Amino acid sequence: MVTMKQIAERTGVSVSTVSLVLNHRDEGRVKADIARKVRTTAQELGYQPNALARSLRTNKIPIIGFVSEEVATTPYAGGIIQGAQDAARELGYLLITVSGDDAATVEQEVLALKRYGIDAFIYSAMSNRVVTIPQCLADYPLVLADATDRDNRFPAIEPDEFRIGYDATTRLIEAGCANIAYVGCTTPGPIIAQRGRLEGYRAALDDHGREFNEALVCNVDGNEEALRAVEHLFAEQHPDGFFCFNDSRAWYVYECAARQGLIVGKDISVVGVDNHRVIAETFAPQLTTIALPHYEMGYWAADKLISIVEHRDIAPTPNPLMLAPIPPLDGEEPVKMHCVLIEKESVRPQ
Amino acid sequence: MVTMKQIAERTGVSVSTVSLVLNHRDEGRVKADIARKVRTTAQELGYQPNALARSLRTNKIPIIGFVSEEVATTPYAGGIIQGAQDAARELGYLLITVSGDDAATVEQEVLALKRYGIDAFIYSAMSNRVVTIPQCLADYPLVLADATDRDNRFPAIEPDEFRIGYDATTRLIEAGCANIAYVGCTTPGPIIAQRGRLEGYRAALDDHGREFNEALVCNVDGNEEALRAVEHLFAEQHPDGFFCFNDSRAWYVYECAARQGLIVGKDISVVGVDNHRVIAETFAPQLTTIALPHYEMGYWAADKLISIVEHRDIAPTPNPLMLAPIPPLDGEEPVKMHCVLIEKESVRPQ
DNA sequence: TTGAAAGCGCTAACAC
DNA sequence: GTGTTAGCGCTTTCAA
Repeated sequence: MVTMKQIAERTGVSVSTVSLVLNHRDEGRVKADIARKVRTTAQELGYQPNALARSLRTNKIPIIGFVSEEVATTPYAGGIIQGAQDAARELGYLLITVSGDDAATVEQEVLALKRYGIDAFIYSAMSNRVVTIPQCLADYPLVLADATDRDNRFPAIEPDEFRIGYDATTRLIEAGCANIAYVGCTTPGPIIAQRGRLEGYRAALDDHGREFNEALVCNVDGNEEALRAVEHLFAEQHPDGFFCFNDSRAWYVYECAARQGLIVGKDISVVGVDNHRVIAETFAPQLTTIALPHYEMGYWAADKLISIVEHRDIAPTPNPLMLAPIPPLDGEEPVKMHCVLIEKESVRPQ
Repeated sequence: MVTMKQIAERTGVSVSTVSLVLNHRDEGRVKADIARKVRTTAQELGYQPNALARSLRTNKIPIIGFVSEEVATTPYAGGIIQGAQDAARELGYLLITVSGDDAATVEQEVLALKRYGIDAFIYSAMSNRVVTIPQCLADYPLVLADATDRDNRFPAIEPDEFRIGYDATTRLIEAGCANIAYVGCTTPGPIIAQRGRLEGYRAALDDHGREFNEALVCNVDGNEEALRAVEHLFAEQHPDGFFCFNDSRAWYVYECAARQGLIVGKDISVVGVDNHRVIAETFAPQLTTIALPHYEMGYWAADKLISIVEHRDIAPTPNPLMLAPIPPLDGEEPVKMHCVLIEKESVRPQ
């Protein structure tokens, strides 16, 4: 390993000079040609700074922790993490991801991070849910991504569930559907998503002078029972438009449609939220999909967090997705949905 | 922050004693009651070792790097990462994941890791492919997970593609299917998986005295065209059993079956590889799925890597999955498939 | 404009 | 058994 000492010896200067130069603090403090000489020998020797030594000395480490309780079980985690990692890299940080099945494991991992001096975290639930922030994170700079704090104390980047429901439904109305069903979910996990999207659905109907019909809301869980429920929906209500909570629910609609000889995109219209990516791979372009802005949530969460730890004042988190129009029903591109930043008082470490 | 120095002062001993005790190197070197006193004051003060200082001094850091070029786009990455992280934690390591869209970004991230003294890596492709190991990793301890090295130099943990094909097909034969189709893929990416599974399919047919019929192999890519190809397969060959490369392909079979009024699990049998987890959520228990052992691949890759860096001789990677029986066609549990360890000469850093 | 020196928190060789 | 001491590679006064 090449050290500053070696560079100093080879150049015939002291380590402090080398440190100054290589940290770009030489302006008006080191003669220009000495600085140049230092830089070239550093280059020649292939010097790489020892980040451990620097962090030990400065007592700060440019790494942020990404904490989640369920990376393993969710297929859409990658986008959030990638976004956070990209933002981190652009700002000179590394991202280290930890997760565990239970709170205890998570805490153990967080503790390990803290031992390295990592003291800023992103907490993510991997599907917009109300979460309880682990105690071990509560006293540090923290930003939530795709999660809602039960106690409402931290900045959070979440999908705009209401607009998802509103825009999906509006799209179906514009496609000429007369009888629009919502195939939602019953499980308590995604309650925020479920409630917000359903509200959006109702609001869109309302704004277009349509009457809300309870019988067109079909909340299902999975498997046989779900399939039967959707079959029942087809039989009783004959919907010609479907807003589906996610891929699985879209599948039930497809299955029932196929059994009845109905063609999606012709006889009926379907708009679905694409969690698993299998929709885009398989159904498109028959299906208008709403891709959740996972990447963007991760990106802006990391950006926000780093702005906090650096005491940098930034403009409010941009929402570039706000501008993306919903493409026509036969478009091939998934729709990127709006993502909303909820600003809370940010918490500082003691 | 509580330091050893503070503990030493409070206990009335020297830092070296404290270090000895807290690192469990006090056996026969420090009097038992002194050791106890040190431990209790450490407890009282809530001492947490400074990992940076330790790593700087010892010149080793218990963190392994997990490198991949495409975390963002794959829904099944989580399992591999979670497995690797669990193994790492159990062995006292942290896992840090980096990825990027292109080789340059990956290299930049790897360089950042190296600056922290991280010098052991897992490289993963997130779907068993032939990969070229980035130059920046080639001289370090390295284990591949769900990837095959083009130059065959590193230990690798991969799914046993042949057995996937063989067992899936055998299961369909045992289910009484007379005419078994393979719905595979055309894209060059998963070429290893495609080839291995197809070979397994052929071998199983062969071993059961069935004749291989080219017309029953339907390699498709996606969307309309794929759907038409599968429809054609139904019309021309009337298969009663289907082995599907992945979720998307299984969906085409379901769609066509539904259009023809055929019930899966009654009129036809389907075995599919579950990449996206949406199958298990949605289709089960109608569909026998083969869950790729992502978690296990990650787990054993990390175990292997750590055994290399610690010069620990371990027994050959266990293959607990080998024992899992394929459940009956109506079983609800996905089948965990065998995962194979390919032993190569492991590479050591200079 | 440069260098000497202290020290971040820890480990480990060596005295006593 | 226990303490003293010398660093790991870097940043940062402070003196020259």
